Amino acid sequence: MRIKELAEATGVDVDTIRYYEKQGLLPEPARQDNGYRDYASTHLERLAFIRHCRALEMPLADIRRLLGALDAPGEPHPDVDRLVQEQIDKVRARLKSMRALEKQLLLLKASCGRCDDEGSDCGILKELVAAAHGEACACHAHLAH
Amino acid sequence: MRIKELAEATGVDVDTIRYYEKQGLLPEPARQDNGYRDYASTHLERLAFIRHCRALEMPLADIRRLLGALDAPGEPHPDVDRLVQEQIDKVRARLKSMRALEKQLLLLKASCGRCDDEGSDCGILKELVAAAHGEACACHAHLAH
DNA sequence: TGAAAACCCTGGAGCGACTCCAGAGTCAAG
DNA sequence: CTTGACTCTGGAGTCGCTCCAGGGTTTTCA
Repeated sequence: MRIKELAEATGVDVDTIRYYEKQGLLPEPARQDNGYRDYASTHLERLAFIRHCRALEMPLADIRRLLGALDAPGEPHPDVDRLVQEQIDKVRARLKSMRALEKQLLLLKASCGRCDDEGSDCGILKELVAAAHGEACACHAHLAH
Repeated sequence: MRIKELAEATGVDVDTIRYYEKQGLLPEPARQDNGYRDYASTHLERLAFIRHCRALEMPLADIRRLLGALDAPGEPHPDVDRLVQEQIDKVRARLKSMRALEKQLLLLKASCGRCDDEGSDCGILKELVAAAHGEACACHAHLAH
């Protein structure tokens, strides 16, 4: 299987596949006589696994750990549960701040009375300026993380 | 006002202030005799504005546009409304995918029957492997953007 | 008075996870 | 036999910072 086939089979960009190899997430495949990478089905599975983890927004370092656990099936791997829980916590925190964000933006948009072509009194800009003046609004707080 | 005062007044890191200047978001301040930056209150306002926009997760390029609109108060600036709407759309899309994400992670966590120290049959890993096999699950889809 | 600490400057590197590019080689179709 | 699609490598660019080295300046304290 050449790299483009693997890319199409998994929906992963060719460059990204090479990048994962360089990062040690995907083992180096065999090479054909011409030097082209020659992937086996194990690579396909592993890449799909990586991609699934990425879809869960796990950082590559965490995925490396999970792959390590997979590669040592007999041994204990107490990290796995913790990694997933940490990921959940991260996502929850992010969700919270994004909900606040959406609210702010909607308020902002509502404040734009009439942004006509005169444009001389766009409420949004006024609002942003005013908000910037209020020294400790909720938005500012959430940025600090 | 020296850079550290400005940093403390706005809660923005000193390096970040210099970075904004380099990026053309914050105008170059006057210099004291010793070469130190000497900020006026206009800088404080502008920096607070930038920070507020960043809190709304607008990219710097968009903020540059908004600042441009602020700097040309008489002229029309039809971009402003659109920028805010686009930002709302971005946040909404992100919220949606993050909610799906949370659900996935919770399912994953629930699937971990007992990750004891034997570790030989961690449900999470099994689940991830299985999920990676199902070629087109919801998670995979949301990654593509 | 002198030394140490705290501040300031510039330019450049590093982060994460890609993405894109240049320049060169390989291969199949028309 | 040429065109186009594919592959290779190594390196640079992206975003929004953050940190560092190596220097100068100012403040503070003994």
